[in-house]
Amino acid sequence: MDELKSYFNHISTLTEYTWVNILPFFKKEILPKNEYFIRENETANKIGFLQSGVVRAFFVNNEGKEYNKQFFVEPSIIGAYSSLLTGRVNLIAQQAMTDCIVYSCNYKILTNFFDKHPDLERLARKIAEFYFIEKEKKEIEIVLLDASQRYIIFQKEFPTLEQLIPQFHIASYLGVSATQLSRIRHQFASKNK
Amino acid sequence: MDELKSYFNHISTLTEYTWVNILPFFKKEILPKNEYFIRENETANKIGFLQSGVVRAFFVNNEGKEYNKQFFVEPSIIGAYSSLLTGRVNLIAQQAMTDCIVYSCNYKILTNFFDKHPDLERLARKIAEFYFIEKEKKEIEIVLLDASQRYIIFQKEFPTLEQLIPQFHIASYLGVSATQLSRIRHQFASKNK
DNA sequence: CTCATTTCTTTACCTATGTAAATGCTTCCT
DNA sequence: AGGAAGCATTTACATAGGTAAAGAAATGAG
Repeated sequence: MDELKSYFNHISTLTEYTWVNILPFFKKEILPKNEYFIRENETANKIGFLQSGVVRAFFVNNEGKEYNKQFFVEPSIIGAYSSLLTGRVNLIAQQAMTDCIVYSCNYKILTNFFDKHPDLERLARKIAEFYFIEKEKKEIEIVLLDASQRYIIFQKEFPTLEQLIPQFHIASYLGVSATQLSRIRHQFASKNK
Repeated sequence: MDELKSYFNHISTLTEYTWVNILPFFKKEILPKNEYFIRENETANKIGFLQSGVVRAFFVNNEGKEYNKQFFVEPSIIGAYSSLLTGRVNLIAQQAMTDCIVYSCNYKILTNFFDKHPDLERLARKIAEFYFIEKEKKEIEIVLLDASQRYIIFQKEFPTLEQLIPQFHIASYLGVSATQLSRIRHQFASKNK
C-alpha cells in the first residue's frame, strides 16, 4: 500500500493515526483487461486507487456509440465520483484497458471518518478541487484547440498510451471519428518528412 | 447578508460562531453593467456572492473571439475558482451583464479559518464537489446533445435570460455562431405553428 | 422624435468532419 | 503456417455549421 499512501500524502498529508484507521478498509482487487470497475446504471459505492494498469471512463449515447471521456494511468484515483457524491446512478462506466491492480474502499466508510479526522476531509476537498481544475482545463482545450492540437497534447500527457491502446479509442477521446484521426496522423506523417 | 447566509447554509450549515468570525470580511460591492468582477490575466484573490444581477464567465481565443462559458444568476457564488485555488493567472474573465450587487471576501482569509473551523472547510469541500458535478453534467450534454437540444436546456435553466441578454451571447454559450442560433430559432418557430 | 448604433436574420458560399464501405494490415490462436 | 478477427486507412459522398456581407429590426441617446 506504499504507493497509495505516498500518492494521497502528496495531495494532502494525512496523520499516521488517520492512516491506521482507514488503510484496513482498502482491499486489493485484480481487474483483468476489459473488466469494469463500475458500469453504467449502477450506483457507485467505492473509490479505487489504481496501482497498476490503465482504465478508461466512457459514456454511451442513445445509438450505443461510446465516447471516451478520460484515461487513468497508474498511479491514479478511479471511481464514479459524481455517482458517489450524489448517490444517483452512474452514467460513466470505467473499464480496464489492461490488467489492473486496484485498492478499493467503500466511500461511505471514508466519509464517516470526516468528523473525527479533518485531515481526511481536507484531502477530500483537495481532490475535489483538483478534479475541478482539471475539468476546467479540458473545457478550455476543447473549445480553443482543434483535434490535431489536442492530439499533440494527448501524446504528451499519455506518452505510453499511443502504442498501448487502439487508435479508435484515442479518436473517441479526442472527440473525432477514427477516420478523422487517421487523416490527422496522415498530415503529421507527411509534414515530418 | 441574510441571503448570503441562507445560500451557504443550504450547501453546508455553518455554526453561528463561524459566521460571526467570517461575515465581517464580506464587503458589499456594486458592480455596474459591463464592469468586471475579475479580468483575464489577473490573479484572483476574492470570492463573491452574487446577491442580485447576472454575470457571465468567458474566455478569449488568440483571434480575440469570445466564448461564454457560464452564466451566473443570483443567488450564486462567483469568482475565478481555478485561479484562486492554483494561484495562477486567470483565464476566464467574469463580467456583469446587468447591474449587480456582490458581497466579496478575500479568499485567503477564508482558507485561514479552515484549521479552526472544520465546518467552513466542509463547506469548501461541498462547493468544490458541487462544481465538479455541474461540470461533468455539462461535459456530457456537450457531447450527447446537439445545439438545438442544448438551447432548450438553456431556456429551462435560465428562463429569464433569453429576453435579458443579446442572442449572440447565448449562441456563444451554446457553442455555435449567432447565425446558427438564428437558424435554430427559425426551425423552432416554424414547428410551433 | 429622429438619427445612430447595436443586434438579429437571411443569404451565399465553403470547409471540416461525419458515415459507410472497401481494402489492407496486424495479431494471435490452434 | 494459415486463417480469422480486429484494427487502421482510404475513398466517396453528405451535411452541419462556419464566415462574410447585406438588409431588417430594435434600442438608445440627445
